[in-house]
Amino acid sequence: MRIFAWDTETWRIVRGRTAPPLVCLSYCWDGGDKGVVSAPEGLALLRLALMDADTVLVGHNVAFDACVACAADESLLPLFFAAYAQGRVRCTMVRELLISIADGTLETNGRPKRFSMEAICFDRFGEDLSAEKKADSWRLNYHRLTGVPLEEWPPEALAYPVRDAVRTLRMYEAQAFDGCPIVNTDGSLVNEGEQTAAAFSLALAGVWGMRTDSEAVEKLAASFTARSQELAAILREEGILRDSGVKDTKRVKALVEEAYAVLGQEVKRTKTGEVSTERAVLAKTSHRGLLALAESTGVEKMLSTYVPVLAQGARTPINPGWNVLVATGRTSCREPNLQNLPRKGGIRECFVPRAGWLYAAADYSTLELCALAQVCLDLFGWSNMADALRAGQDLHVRMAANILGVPYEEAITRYLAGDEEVAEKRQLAKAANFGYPGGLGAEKFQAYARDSYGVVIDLDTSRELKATWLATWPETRQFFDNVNEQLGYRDSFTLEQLRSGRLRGGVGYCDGCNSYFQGLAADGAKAAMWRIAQECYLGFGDAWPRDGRAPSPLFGARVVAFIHDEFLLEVRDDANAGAAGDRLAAVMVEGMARYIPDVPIKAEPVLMGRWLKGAKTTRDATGKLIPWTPKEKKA
DNA sequence: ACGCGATGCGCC
DNA sequence: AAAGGGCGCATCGCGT
Repeated sequence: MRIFAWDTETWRIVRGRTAPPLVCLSYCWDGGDKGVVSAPEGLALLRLALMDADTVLVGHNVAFDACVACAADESLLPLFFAAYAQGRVRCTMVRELLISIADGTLETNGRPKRFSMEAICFDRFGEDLSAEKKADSWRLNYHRLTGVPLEEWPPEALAYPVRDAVRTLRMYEAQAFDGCPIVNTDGSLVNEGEQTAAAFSLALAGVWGMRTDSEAVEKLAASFTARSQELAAILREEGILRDSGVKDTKRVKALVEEAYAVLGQEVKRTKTGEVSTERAVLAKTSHRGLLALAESTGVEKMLSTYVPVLAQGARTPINPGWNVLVATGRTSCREPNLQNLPRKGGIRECFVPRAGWLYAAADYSTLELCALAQVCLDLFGWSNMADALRAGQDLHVRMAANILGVPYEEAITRYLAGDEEVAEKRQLAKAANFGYPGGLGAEKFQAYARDSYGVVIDLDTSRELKATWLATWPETRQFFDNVNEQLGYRDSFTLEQLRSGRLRGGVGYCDGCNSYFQGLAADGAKAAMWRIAQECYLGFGDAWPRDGRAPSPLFGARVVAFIHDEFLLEVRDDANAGAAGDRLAAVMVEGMARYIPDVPIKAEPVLMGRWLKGAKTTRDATGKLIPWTPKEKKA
């Protein structure tokens, strides 16, 4: 096996063009041969490396370079997909992430570890590259060398790229032979192939990006601004907002203390003993200024965090940076984070597909509970939760039936008939089903149920509820015991994710409980994402093999967002759109089944003309999936 | 001017 | 015995 470490130099990355034109390619073979070549030669070299089954292509954040290469030459796309599928594309950034997570050093001294080449070289080799980086005047100026023959390049412009290729090879080798507990005999790491492929799928999504509708954005911004000004006037009158526009937090804390003294209640404090000024605390008072502040923080969050993103998206595509791997196995997203857009307030509704396209979306139903059930099956060979899911039961109604002490059949019949008592207990059951698997205690459950589900219960009821929950899903006792046993007398241990084998070091009790099912769900979603990307870009894939048939209905569609248990795609607005939506849901199920094979997985597709929160699956008389349209408001 | 810890809040 | 986790991002207030 030969190692081909490579790197690209490109035009500057700008919004709307995050896979910029290629200027040159640098490389370093493990045999020592290294160099820089022009873009056309680089693409040719890359093609040969991709086509050679004995060559492993290594890059730092290689998904970016792969996108650059594919943007420069579309015919490389199938070659990249094939090489990724064979585990022949490896990324020193993904490898470092896997190693750090296994070590439990993703965070050190409360600081997130950095994964730039610079940071890794410093950590591993003690090399300080900052001076070199500063001196590299070409780093952001390669566009000026486009089309210039290499012989005419200044020597520095040639030297730096080669150094990075050499460093990439060094990092790769250090990662494989550094006494690493997760290295395989072929130099790859446990779970590396899946994560690296997922990183490519996400990079493609980032490059495609999302758009917003300027009219909707302006309308929303105007309404937030108007409300913000009304509230600001009140806050000024109450002495909470200074003329400088900065809030007087000391005064807020004093007012809160005063208000709670009047109420005769103890004021909530932060972990450092300061008076908490969170919204729920303010909302409990009857102080005019504090009530205005409670609303104001929400409006300001919209105006400062989300509206600028929406405004930008109306002009150029929003190209977020997707990170393939965090400690639990999940993904993250930044600039902007599309994974935490508010569900309320009309933010998501500003996102629109490109003209001539529709959104197709699908989410998994109770994914984490399915994952927990699979974990228990894998660990103990049995699970009531799995049985309930296989029987087609609604897990929250199942739990609600036990709270009420009635059979499931009665509870579900009453629930479907609109029985309020069952509906209310189902809300409580939902909170229990989602909160307790993570190791939540009865005390914290009260606050959790109130804040997340609007259910208020006393401590005794909370304790009783946990007992009922444990009785409903008795395998969870074994699950908690299992984590406790692994923990032993230490304060943390190294957890091995089921099925993927990924290690996560430094986990305690609650994060350990969480990691098992959250990580499994994430692994399954990434497997699905890889299959979706294959079908979108190639028309064929692991779940839609090339055996003489037409391409997948997803061919030509594009993933634009992935939110843990939900995929959002742009699909062509034509006769094929419904089939694309159905195919999306089917591939999601197929991919997840690799990690959750023994529990039925469900995903429901919708089509829509903008990102609508309440969109429901809609079909015509022939069963074809059609776009969902919100109810018209009657005048 | 900028860095940083604390805090709060959005989502799953 | 008991124990939600984990992301990204904005603001505030303090210190260099």
